[in-house]
Amino acid sequence: MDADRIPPHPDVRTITLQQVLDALVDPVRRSIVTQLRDAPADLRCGGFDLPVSTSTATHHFRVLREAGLIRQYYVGASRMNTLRSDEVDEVFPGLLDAVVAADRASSRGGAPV
Amino acid sequence: MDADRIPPHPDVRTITLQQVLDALVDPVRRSIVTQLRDAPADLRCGGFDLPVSTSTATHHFRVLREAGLIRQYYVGASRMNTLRSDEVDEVFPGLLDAVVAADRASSRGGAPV
DNA sequence: CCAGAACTACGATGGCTGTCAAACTTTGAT
DNA sequence: ATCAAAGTTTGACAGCCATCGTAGTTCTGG
Repeated sequence: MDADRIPPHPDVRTITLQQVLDALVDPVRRSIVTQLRDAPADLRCGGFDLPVSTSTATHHFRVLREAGLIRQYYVGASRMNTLRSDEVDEVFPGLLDAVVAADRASSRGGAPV
Repeated sequence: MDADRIPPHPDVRTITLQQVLDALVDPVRRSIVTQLRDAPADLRCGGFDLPVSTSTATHHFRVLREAGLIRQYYVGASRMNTLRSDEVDEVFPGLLDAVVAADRASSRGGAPV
């Protein structure tokens, strides 16, 4: 079954701030989160625009999953990704929103000379 | 003069999200921020309860200052610290609040079994 | 003027982690 | 059956950073 290939996801109650921040401090992972937030639907791993090799990308997806920020599931040979926005927001209200908004602010005109 | 001993502070416009997150990802530095938030007045460096040596603490204060999160000034031989909450909130609205609140939630009962 | 307090500056070190290439597994299409 | 596509896993490596001890600087109090 596909389920056997699905890696374990932490329960929302076991998510720690340290893990979440460790996950969000990396710009590549933050880019994954914002792309996921902007996307109209779930994205497969290969559907992201990332400046690293696929093996490195796999590593980043794992960190995000183990931090409880994304949920992954298989569709055929593709691994799909969803943001666990609501669950994260239950535990750390406003955190994800603030970081994503800040990331957009930094990406857009905000960046200094 | 005292002013000569005051290290440089970044303008609020040059603060980057990467620096802020790099600063907040360390638990010691996050503890400094929350202690500062809870304190009724500015605190001198030695007034914090930190699990590291003074030289390491100095390092953490410098990271926080260079990230634009705190402002430092001398009073006699003591270096005082203030949170630049309002300024940071202008650039990254809600971010500092969310992190501090999340930190408190993690510190209190939030910790899993 | 001197001793102590309060920090800072400077190496040095150890561990963590982001990165990649290569090999492997599973799925889907021909 | 075969082959390509999609990701993972493993192992190796380089760079960063939190930490400390020691030495140095500036202020305060006798």
